[in-house]
Amino acid sequence: MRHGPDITRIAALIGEPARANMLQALMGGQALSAGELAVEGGVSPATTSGHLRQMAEAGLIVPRQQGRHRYYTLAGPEIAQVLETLIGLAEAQGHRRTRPGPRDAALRRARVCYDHLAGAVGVQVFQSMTGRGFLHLSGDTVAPTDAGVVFLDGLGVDLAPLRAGRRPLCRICLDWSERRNHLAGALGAALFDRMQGQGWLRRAQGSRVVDVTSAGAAALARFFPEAGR
Amino acid sequence: MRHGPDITRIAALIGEPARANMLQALMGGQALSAGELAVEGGVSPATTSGHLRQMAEAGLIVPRQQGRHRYYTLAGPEIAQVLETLIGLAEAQGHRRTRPGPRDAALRRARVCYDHLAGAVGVQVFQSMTGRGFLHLSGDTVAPTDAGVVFLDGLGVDLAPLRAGRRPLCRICLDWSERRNHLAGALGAALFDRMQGQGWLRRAQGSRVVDVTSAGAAALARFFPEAGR
DNA sequence: CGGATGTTTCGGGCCGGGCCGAAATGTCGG
DNA sequence: CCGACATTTCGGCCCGGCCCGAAACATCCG
Repeated sequence: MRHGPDITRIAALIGEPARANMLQALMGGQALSAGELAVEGGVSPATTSGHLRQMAEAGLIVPRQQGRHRYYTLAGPEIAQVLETLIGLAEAQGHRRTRPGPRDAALRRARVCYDHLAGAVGVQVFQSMTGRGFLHLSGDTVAPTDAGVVFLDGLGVDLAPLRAGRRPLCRICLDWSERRNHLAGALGAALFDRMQGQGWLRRAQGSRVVDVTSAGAAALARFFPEAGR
Repeated sequence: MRHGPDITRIAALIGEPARANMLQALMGGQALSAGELAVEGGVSPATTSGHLRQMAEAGLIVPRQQGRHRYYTLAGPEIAQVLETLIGLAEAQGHRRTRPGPRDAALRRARVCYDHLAGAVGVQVFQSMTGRGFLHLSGDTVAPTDAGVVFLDGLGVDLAPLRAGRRPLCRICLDWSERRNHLAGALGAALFDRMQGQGWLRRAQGSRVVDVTSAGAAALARFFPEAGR
């Protein structure tokens, strides 16, 4: 018997098709009801209930009662992070469920990673911001520079409430499809939120895919140009 | 049924006690024979053989025949990365196998992460190097600065052969016990190697623990002082 | 070549846990 | 208060897969 944290329980929970499907459905960041998750998992409500209880007990998901529905969300960004990492590895090993379809390409281009933007567009945003000196990386802290604060303000993102929260302002998250970093943390979420509010991005129904509107494409090219590397 | 990579297979492989133990044993970076892994997993050689075949087929481990032994290693740093991430989550959720023992503290201080240094000491090295301007982070690339090249040369680490290899020179790896970054990639491995060669660090037998010698403690304090943040 | 050691294959036992239907519980709306 | 809908609990089925011992290979050594 070895010491240290017990990874078996969590991995076993993820390593079961019905549960894995439910978790991946929750990667969209939205809360889903037990019934919806039953559909995602492809099993009966009765079976689903058992699965949800287990995952909640293990701290992977969190229930919120609302009327006669019970909604579940991922317990936090760390969980999404682990799932992303696993997806990345599975991707690298070539374990694919189906042949890559049209939806797959859309997913690589832009998708939701729990509550922030991932995919080629997410990486572009991060690259542009660091390249133009709006984000500064040092050690393992990432933070907006003074110029970055002005830039974000121009986009309509106010940092004050974000700094007040308990959640880290900036985090970096490794993108499985691009294998490069994108921005997570409170700022990542706020930025994504703002981009949706501006009508640049629109979430596709029932999937992690994010569509870039034509206005969004123009805005992205203007505000987040390729930084000359 | 959902699209995208199939994470179930990998997670299921990890989510089984015998296999998880074997994988964690391999996190030390050393190759272990089937027999040794049987002991680690706590199952018979016959059972072990089946497990090893499955994990090899899934691309988690790689066999190397050597005489009448068959040695296995993790298939690559990405695998170690996934395991580290899972360990980190399990740690955060408080899923611990045993009460933290003396060995646990040693593990947090310094340990092997596949082929490079992790734990408090690993984080210290990384922090010191970035803080003193020896490593530069920009976007998601990490690279030694000119001053860093000189510094590393002074330590006896020659970068030329490392750059020639196919493996990325620098990578950052999130440390589960410190929750901060440490240095991985070819340079991380070479640095760890050099530190062992200099007698600063010594690997404990049969575990991931790394002991810091008294000479090592002095050298670390001199070459990798806390960078004033 | 023959015996010792390491590893894999085969056959079969067994238990955990996923699955469902039916019934119980809970919640809302009229 | 009752019926519709969402979810959970209960009981029982059943299959996958973990496990081992024995035997078959494979490799090394004397």
